[in-house]
Amino acid sequence: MDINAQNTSSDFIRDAVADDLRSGRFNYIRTRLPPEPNGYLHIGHVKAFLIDYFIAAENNGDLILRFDDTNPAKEEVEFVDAIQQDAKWLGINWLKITYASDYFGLLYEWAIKLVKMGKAYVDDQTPEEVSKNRGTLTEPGINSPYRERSVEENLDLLARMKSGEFPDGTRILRAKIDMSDPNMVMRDPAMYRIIHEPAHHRTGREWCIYPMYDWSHGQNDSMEGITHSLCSMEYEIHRPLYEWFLDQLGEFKPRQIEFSRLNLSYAMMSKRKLRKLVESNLVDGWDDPRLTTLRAMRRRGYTAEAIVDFIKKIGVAKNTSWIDYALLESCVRDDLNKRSLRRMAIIEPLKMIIDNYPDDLVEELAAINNPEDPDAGTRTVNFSKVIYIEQDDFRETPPPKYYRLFPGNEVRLRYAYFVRCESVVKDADGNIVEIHCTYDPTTKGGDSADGRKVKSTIHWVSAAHSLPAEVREYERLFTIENPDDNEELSSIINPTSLVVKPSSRVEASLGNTTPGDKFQFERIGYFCTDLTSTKEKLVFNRTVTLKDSWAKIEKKQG
RNA sequence: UGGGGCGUGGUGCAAUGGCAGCACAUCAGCCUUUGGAGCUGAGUAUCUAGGUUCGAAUCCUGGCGCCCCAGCCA
Repeated sequence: MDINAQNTSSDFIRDAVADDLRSGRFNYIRTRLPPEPNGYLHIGHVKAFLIDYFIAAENNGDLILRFDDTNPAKEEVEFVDAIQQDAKWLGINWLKITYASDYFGLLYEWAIKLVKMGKAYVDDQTPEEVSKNRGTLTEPGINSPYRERSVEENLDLLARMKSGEFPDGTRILRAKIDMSDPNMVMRDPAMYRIIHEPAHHRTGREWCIYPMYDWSHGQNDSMEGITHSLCSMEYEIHRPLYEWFLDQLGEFKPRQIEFSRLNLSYAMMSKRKLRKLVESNLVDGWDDPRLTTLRAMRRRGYTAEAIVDFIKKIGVAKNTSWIDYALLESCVRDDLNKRSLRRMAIIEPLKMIIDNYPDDLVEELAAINNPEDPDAGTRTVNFSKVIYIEQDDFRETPPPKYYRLFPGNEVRLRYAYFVRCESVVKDADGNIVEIHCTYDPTTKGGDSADGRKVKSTIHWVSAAHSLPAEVREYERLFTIENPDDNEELSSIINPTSLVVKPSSRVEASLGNTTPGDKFQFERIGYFCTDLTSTKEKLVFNRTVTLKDSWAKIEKKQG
């Protein structure tokens, strides 16, 4: 796919980048995607990824995918692979893949340089002491008793930290800046900490010290010649430190620009909570279609194009903002409307017998595959005496403004005939078992010879020619708009977030579908073939419903 | 109560001293062999108080509100 469309409007980042090119601050553009391989990509990452990708692409620059693997305690190769897959699926291309760990050696040399300059020191305080002496938001911190160690001693200690001589937590290397800086980030931030276990997924046991984000990220950006290091607002207060390190070292200094992260209503973005959801089996794995991880959305039937369109539409700014989930759904509908084949499927079947239709006749009727796309052509569907319609398309006593089928009313069976409901058959408990209709043979194809109109067209499948299927109806996973704020996960799960319809019937053409295929089930919504679907057992996921104005009317009626 | 950031319809984003606009959502209508899609229209906004200016969402000053920061996480 091509997601390089140039019609993206301007914003403060694009303006800044353009200024930098114009002023000569940089004469090329290079950005980076800096995921930490400790989880699957979700919709929140996509915004950041796409901004980086577009800024590079729009300026004929390039993009480096750099895994931020500075903490072996949290990171796994599994995610390194998954992140690449997901990013590729989105349509993102990169110049190369690198790892923060590729630069451990050079970064260590830079640290030694700082130590020699008297700008960094080894601190023997316990983590508790470090924390206590950092001060508070309103009170300055106090200097570590180890702050004025000699360069020689610092060099010696740092080398021994690196070689694994000291246990975890006993010492750190800190930048020597200012313990009274009103910005807490600048109060002698940690650069290296000691971590012996587990082995790093790439460097094994070569290192016993690992760089902190602040010490690694900006230096890596510099080493890779990144021009613009785009990140979320919470890093704004880290920018002075980002620049301090590079100024001290006299190295190439990229420009860090911050923007606000994506907040999406009803979506869980916190990696920790996402993990908790999965591990407590509240959802069915990382690709449960109710999740907003990329693999889940893909399984649900969301297209990369729709997701990219969504990100373009939300814009880029510095405000804390909440995006309505309805916007995402609108983008999904918009894309799927243009591309998906129409099919007829009955989620909750109600048997209809057409009394005056010949018992053994089967007619082949032409049905349009996609009214939005004439090239998609037509298919044939079989029509016969016994068919299924949607239970919801029949009411024994119709509410106001209901103009589907009810006793005495005439409707059109899509692509087939006008039918009129004559009678209702119920079981001993009063449940409707089947309905009987008569059809008008002169309305074949759906148009009446006498010009009479029907108010409604409903879909159907032939009982004998349709296939059984399971349909999974998904709704939002949570009952509250901001699930990230709530710790009691089980209490905020929407009980109807997944409703399985085991007895659905779909038209015969759906018999040879394969996982990932996308369809519009006419009048219902967009569906895709689930990855567990087989010829023997068809399974469809509801991606999103069609806009349903009757549902609105009905809801208003109470 | 230190520092940093941000305040434009319900939501998000524009307008860079000159008619406050776009999208989603909402409501109404048209059209329709999907109560889909499409089309038309409507309502609702510049946090606040001053100031500068012919003219302020935009510049200045004060207030108010919201977000971020006290990991050896990123």
